[in-house]
Amino acid sequence: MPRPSAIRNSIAELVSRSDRHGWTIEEVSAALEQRGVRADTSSVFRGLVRLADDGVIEALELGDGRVRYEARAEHHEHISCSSCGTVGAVPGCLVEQAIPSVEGATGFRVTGHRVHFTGLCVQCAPAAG
Amino acid sequence: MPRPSAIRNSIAELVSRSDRHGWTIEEVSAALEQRGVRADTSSVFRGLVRLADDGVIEALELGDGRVRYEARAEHHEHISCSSCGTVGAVPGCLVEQAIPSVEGATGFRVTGHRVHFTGLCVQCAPAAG
DNA sequence: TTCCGTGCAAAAGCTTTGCATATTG
DNA sequence: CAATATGCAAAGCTTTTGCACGGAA
Repeated sequence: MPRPSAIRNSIAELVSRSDRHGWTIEEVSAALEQRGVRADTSSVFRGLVRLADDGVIEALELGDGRVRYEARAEHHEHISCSSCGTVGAVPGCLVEQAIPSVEGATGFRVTGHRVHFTGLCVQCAPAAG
Repeated sequence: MPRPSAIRNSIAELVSRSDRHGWTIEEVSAALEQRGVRADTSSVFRGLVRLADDGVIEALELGDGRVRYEARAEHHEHISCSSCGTVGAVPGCLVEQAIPSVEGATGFRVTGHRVHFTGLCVQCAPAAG
């Protein structure tokens, strides 16, 4: 039996059991600390990479140059608030059926896709008008 | 009349008149050098930022942590080859009509979106099987 | 003893900025 | 002279990696 990893286990519980999407390494670190788990960034990083490799969580990129992680779940897209940064999930897939035409138009063989909406979340929309 | 900028002009001609998409700063620098224009990375960077501010070109992000630029044009999505990095354009918009339902499902007010396909380009697809 | 997890510190890869110089109007 | 462009070098940010230590099997 492999040696238990306190930090990695905490990360797994945190990220994988939360409905929050798109955790950054920093956010995970902060959340762990709030739970009384102090962990170095490198340990959090390694934990996340490992969990992603193991298929427990998955990595994503929302265009701000920071890697994000979230519970592995059914396919969905993402939407992030340009004001506060909150990341939400957009259920379902909006482009799946368009893949054949994309392949026809580009000549590429499509192996994956990512749809990312930006906007204002419920909290920020009123304030911004 | 503002002082002319040799480098910025070269960048504008290069990026804005090419049908190539998603130029990285490094790629722009290399292309300039091939044309006999030697320019420091910072100058290329500033030129690109300025041109983007002026609306001549636009910036985009394809999830690899590098900022990319391309001619400002009609709305289109992108597809990049996971083997050689080539970036192509996917004409039209695949999610525009889905925005109302996205807003309904998420509560966000949608202000923008980005669709990014990944796959294998014509050159790389055969080699990869 | 042999792994494996962790912290600390440092390297890396890009982007961005500061500063001094040069060039144009 | 005043304003802008440019090069060079260095700062910043986040992600990664190297090393050494310590605990578990």
